[in-house]
Amino acid sequence: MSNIKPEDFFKNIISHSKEYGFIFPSSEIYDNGLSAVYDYGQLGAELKKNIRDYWWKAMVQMNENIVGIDSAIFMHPTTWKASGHVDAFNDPLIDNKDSKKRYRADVLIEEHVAKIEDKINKEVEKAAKRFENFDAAMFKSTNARVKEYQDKIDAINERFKTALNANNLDEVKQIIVDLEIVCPISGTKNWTDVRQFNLMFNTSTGAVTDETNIIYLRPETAQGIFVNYLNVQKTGRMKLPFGIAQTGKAFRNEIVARQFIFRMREFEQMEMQFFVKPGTEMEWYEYWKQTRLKWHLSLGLGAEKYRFHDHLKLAHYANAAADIEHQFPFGFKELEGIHSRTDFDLKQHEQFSGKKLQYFDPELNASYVPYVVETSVGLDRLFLSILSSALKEESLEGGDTRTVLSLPPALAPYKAAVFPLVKKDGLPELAESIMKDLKFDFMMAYDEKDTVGKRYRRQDAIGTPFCITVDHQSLEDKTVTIRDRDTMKQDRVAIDKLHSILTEKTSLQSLLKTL
RNA sequence: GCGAAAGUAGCUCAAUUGGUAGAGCUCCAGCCUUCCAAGCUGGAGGUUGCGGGUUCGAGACCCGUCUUUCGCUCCA
Repeated sequence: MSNIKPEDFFKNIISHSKEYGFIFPSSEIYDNGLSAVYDYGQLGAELKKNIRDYWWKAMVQMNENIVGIDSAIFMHPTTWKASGHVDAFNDPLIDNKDSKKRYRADVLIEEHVAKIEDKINKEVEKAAKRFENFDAAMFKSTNARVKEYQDKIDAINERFKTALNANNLDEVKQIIVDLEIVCPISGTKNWTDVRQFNLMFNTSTGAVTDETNIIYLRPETAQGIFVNYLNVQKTGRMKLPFGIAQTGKAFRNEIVARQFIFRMREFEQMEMQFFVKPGTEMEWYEYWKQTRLKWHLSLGLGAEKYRFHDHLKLAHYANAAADIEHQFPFGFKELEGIHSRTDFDLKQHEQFSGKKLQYFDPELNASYVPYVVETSVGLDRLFLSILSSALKEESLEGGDTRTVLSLPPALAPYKAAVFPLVKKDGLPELAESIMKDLKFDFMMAYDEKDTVGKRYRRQDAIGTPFCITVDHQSLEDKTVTIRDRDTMKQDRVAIDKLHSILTEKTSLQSLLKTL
């Protein structure tokens, strides 16, 4: 695989995903799909479910002080005012067709206003030199030229405010045209229409659509945890420090969604908000950085494929933030974020809801708003990181090649496949009975078509870690061969040992024990 | 969003200057087979992404549109 170029390798992953039923473009029969939306197929759904289960068990089952919830995608609209999402992502944008540069329309207009203000200041400076005992305020309110400038500014601001409040984007563009604002780079006035880019998708409740019942699709799952913080703390009798975990869909109206399932408009997050005593957040921040990295390393995809990236520029809610990055075929990219969110979110929700979201600390005999350390990982990105690391073209002795998906066995869609060596002499019947016993506890595949070598290759390509083959000896001594996907080596084992072998090698328990 | 390239069977790709849409692999039904793809026979699968246009005739040329990849841009 080393001689495959990264971009070709990436295309290889996309076609492999499609060919074997991991990922399909959404609504593909119409126009080749909906942009940047993908569906998980029969194998993809299994793999994704197993990844999610592993995360959930590592977080919730293995930590007595972490509990899981499942909050709704729809939330009260005020939630997003409190979180800052409504204000932060409502920018009117405009492009210059010649320079291809994009600007915020409001910034262009503000800059134009600032230029006029400069002119006023120059008039004031000039006048200040001419007169002693100069009164700037008096000058501004009486000088005809300055008053003209100021009237212009007021008119622009008033017109812009009206246009924005009416959400009249055509008028915003008309302002830019009327003011003859030019692009600083191309110097031309060749503008596109003004468009509103909002990060959040919205819809409305009830049959009648109006401003009052607009409702957003959540852009992150975290807020569902924050608004339930007190419910969980009280009903679960949780003591600090404790965590609330959740997995679920989130929606972001990305301007550009790209790179297969790496950046999608509809995606799944796995988040855990850890509530701690103020002042201890940096210890926990470090703890969760290391704990989460260990979790990723336990997948065995290679330690060199992971690294931390500490944020220098912090979001408004954070006092420390780092990403765990993974080396994708297109470079190191963010996989998981660990953020120290302070008490920003809970304080905001206190303020907007008017409800206290505090914790009574019996040791201090005092109440306070806890600090929060967040771990937030994209399930789809995790899926892509595992798939792209696992997919290999191997050269075998004799010049053969094989395609093998070296998934961590505990995450593989099928844990084992059962084959009769030949399709006669009672071998299929024995193979089917073995499979029927095992499928109560394991996802099993069965295949009797084509030569056994071909069947091994088919299972290699979808990541099945073990192939169990029934041969003529099996009829005599109740043993079968079990073949390892990665080494291609076979062992002969008793049929009644299969269950314990598969449990040991393919259960999530084996992974959890490494943490 | 801009620019470049691309879109033909499930996958990878062909199809002389515009002239009957093909191959390999895959898949399905059989045959043959005592352990690592590529043995035999037969079969399925396509309004060439979609919609217009030019032409006697378009997979190919023109326009629009959708989708993908790459580069910018964006991503509190």
